[in-house]
This record gives sequence, structure tokens and C-alpha cells, in this order.
Amino acid sequence: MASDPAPSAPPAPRTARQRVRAELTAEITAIARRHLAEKGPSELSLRAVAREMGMASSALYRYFPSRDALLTRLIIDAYNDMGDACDAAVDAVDERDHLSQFQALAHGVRGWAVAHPQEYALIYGSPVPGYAAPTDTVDPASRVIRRLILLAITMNEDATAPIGPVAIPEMLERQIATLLDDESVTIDRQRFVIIASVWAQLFGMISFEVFGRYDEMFDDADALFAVQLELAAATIGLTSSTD
Amino acid sequence: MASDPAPSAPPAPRTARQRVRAELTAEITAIARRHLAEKGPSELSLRAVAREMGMASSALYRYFPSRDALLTRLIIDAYNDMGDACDAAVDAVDERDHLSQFQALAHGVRGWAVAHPQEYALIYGSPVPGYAAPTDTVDPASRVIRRLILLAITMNEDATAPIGPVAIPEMLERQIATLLDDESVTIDRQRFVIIASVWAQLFGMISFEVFGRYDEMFDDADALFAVQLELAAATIGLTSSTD
DNA sequence: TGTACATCAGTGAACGCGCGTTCACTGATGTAC
DNA sequence: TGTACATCAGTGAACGCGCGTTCACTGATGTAC
Repeated sequence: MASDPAPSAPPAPRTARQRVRAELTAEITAIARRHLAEKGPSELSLRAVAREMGMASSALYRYFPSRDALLTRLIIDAYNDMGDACDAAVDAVDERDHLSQFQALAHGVRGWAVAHPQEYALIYGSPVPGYAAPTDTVDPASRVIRRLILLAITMNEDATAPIGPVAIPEMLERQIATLLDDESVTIDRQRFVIIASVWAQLFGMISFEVFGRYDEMFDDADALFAVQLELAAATIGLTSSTD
Repeated sequence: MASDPAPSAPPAPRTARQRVRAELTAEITAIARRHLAEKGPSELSLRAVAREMGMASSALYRYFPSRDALLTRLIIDAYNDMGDACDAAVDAVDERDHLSQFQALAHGVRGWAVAHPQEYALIYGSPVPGYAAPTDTVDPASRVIRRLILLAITMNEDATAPIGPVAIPEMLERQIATLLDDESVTIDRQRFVIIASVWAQLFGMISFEVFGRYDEMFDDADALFAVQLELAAATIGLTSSTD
């Protein structure tokens, strides 16, 4: 019964109409993505996209039911783009070298953010007013932290005991347990809290850089990031003595 | 010559006109601030403010030359508000208890941010498109980091040697020196880098909380913040053994 | 204390712009026999 | 292979909205003599 060709996700467009439809949908999102990159989320307008496509603005409603739907598409794409960059960076490194893996993750995410500042702002900046993220964004949105947690798990062996220990309140303890149960993953609570901290730190640094807070302070953002990363690695208990 | 009553900043409005003008200016910014708090920066509109004041929209141009000028006013006020909250929190604590001072600073800033999410977004979120911050914002914008650096200086004595040391590249080293010379302040370079890290971490955590990134993960933001703060304090070399 | 002039606050209409979304419609593509 | 009908893509006009900013103007407040 369920072995029919899955009706929910048609494998490839067959008719000419379907092919054109897929192409146009891709073109719309591509143009929208470029507008976003040039002007920022709040300036993204259906009419401008339609204008550039040479279509009537009403025609876009055959492809996206509303402006928010288009925005959602861009948000999901941005999360996945960043997730891909993150994964690719980590995977390019010897999987036994945990320090390098961690650094690769951080540099991967930062590199993507610096190269796509507006898309970064869209997903890690202030929430777009009046826009409520639908549930399909939740999964792509958590790719980086999930990868970071995975890293932390494999690290458990060789990392030296980091700073701490800190006292974890009961409620938080329960929350973490639930979270990790959902992911069916086991990790030392102390390390989890540290990872969450480093996670916030990583995106704090990136936001500062991308949003221009270092502008009047530091010229050499690369060097600053590298040094801060070294500190963060030490926080987790990773030092360069791995090889 | 320069001993005349300073013409640049009249001490108190004398004529009725001047008094009314000051009051109306204050009322405009107050209403604008409320609109900002309710809707976000990009929704702030001169016309809406004028409507609520019962004036013609053109009348606002007697008080602010443009929408951007009003926005600048709000940005400066927000920075100063946060700076005040930060200072008040630190000052309320025994100045010899450096751990408590650090925690007070963090909680002060976070408390303000959570209570004023849109104003926080205005100054620490994605840049407002098309808006270029004038130079008068630079000073208020750096109040928190300046206070944090001051804290770090007085800490130099009792803090245990923190993690590290890290290698600081030459260029960054020079940059830091220039920065600190401007403030005529001396501080160990290692500690400075750590402070910059903790600074980014603090605002990373706050942004995550205020922008809703913890929403699907943690209920108890207070507990999470407290634990992460403990870690951060340990990073600096502060532990609860101060008393 | 009173008058003449300059300064300023506020009005209301207008300019010119852009937006998201709806709707009745034409004409082309796909499908079933 | 050909015809009849259903589906879909795209049009263009319109609705209703809001915005920042300018401008000539009235009428009130302040100032100098």
C-alpha cells in the first residue's frame, strides 16, 4: 500500500509544465535571495522580484501563497546553507583530531556568515517583525548545535577535564535530559552546559563581527577570532596537544 | 572669553516657548520609544507618532529633521539606558568582591535586555537597513565594554591565572595597545583577550534568549544564564572563593 | 507699559512613492476517450 | 491521431493602505525700542 511511488514528494518533474514550474520557482527564490543579500529582509518585496522576472506581481501567487511563505523558503535555505558549510568544514578534517574538528566547525560557520551577512542576519539577527517561523524551520535551524553536540560526545574521551564543575539546577538538569532523550544521545551534563556556552559564544563573536560592532575597535577580525577560538577550545578542554 | 554661560548647552529653558519645546521633544521621543517597543525599529513611523500626539505629521519636522534623526535619538537613549542599568548593578555591589561585580554586570545587562527586547534589538540586533550610525553613538555604545574592562583591571590582583596562555598575533597586539592607550588604561594582554571573549559570550547568550533561540530548547532561561555565567567567571579566573 | 517687527510652531494639502493581495479574465498545456 | 474538456499560468487593473518629506500659509510668542 505504502509502496506506491511516494505521492508526497514526486521524484522528478515529468510534464513540461512541471518542469517549467520547478525552474520558475527556483528562479524566484534565487532572485529573492539576491534581493535579500543586497537590501536586507525587511526590504524584500514580492513586487520587486516580479519586476525583475518580467512578470505581473500577481503571477508570483501561483508559486508562493504569500510574502511570508517566500521568506520562510529563504530562511530554511539559509539554515541549510549554513548547515552544509558547517558539515563540510568538519568533514574535511581528520575525525580523530577533535580540536581541529571544533575549529573547523567554528571557521566554517563564521566563513559562511561573513560571506552572507544578510542571510546570517535573517536567521541569527533580530526577529523579522510580524513573521512567525513555522515548524519546518526548527529542524534546519538546529543543525549547527546538533553537530556541535555530536562533536562534544566524541570528545568525551580525550578532552581533559575542563573548568568547573558547576552546579546544575534541578529544573535545568531535567530539561537537558529531555532534550537529549529526544535526540537519543548521551553526554555528560557538565560538558553539555559548556557546549551550550561555547555555542552562544561562537554566535556572539560572529554577530559582533557581521553586525559591525568591532568596526571601531579591531581591524584584524581574523586574528581576533582565531585567538578567541583558542580560548573557547581551552574552555571545552581541548588543547593543541592532540597530535 | 570661554567663561560665558556655555552657549552650546543652555542650562535650563527660560522662555515659555523653550519650555514647551523641551517638553514636546521629550513627549515625541517617549511615544516613539513606545512604538519601537511594541513594533520594532522598522515599523517606527513619524506619521504614527504624530497621529498619537494629535499633530500634523509635518509638525514633527520642527523637532527632528528626519526619521533617521529620531532613530538616532532612540539608539543613543537605549545605549545609555543599558549603560545606566549596567553601572547601577555593578555599583550596588561590594567593590572588593570582583566575582559579584562581574555577575552583577552580566545580570544587569541581561535584565535590561529582557525587559526591553526591541530596544535591545535596535542596538544589538541586525543593523537597521539604510541607517548609518553617526559618531555620537560611538561613546554610549561602548559603555558596557568599557565598564567590563575596568572591572578586569581591578581584578588583575586576586584572579587566579586563567586558562591559556594564548598566542596573540602581532597585529592584534598592536591594535589592543592602541585601543587601551586611547583609554589610558593598562591591562594584561591575555586578560584583555579573555575579556573580549567573555563580552561576546555575554551578548551571545542574551541575544539567543531575547531573539527566541532557546524557545524550543530551554524553559528556564534564568537557570541557564546563571550556570553559563559561572562558567564565564571561571574563564576569567574568578571563583566563588572570594569571601 | 505699549507698539512694531521678527521669530517660531503648527496646519493641511500635496507629491511621489511603494507595498501585499484579490479578482475576473485570456490563452496555453495536459488528459481522457 | 484527433477531439472535448479540465487544469493551470499569467495578465492587468484595482483596492486600500502607509510612508517621508516639502511648502506656502496662519497665528501665536518673543524682543527691541
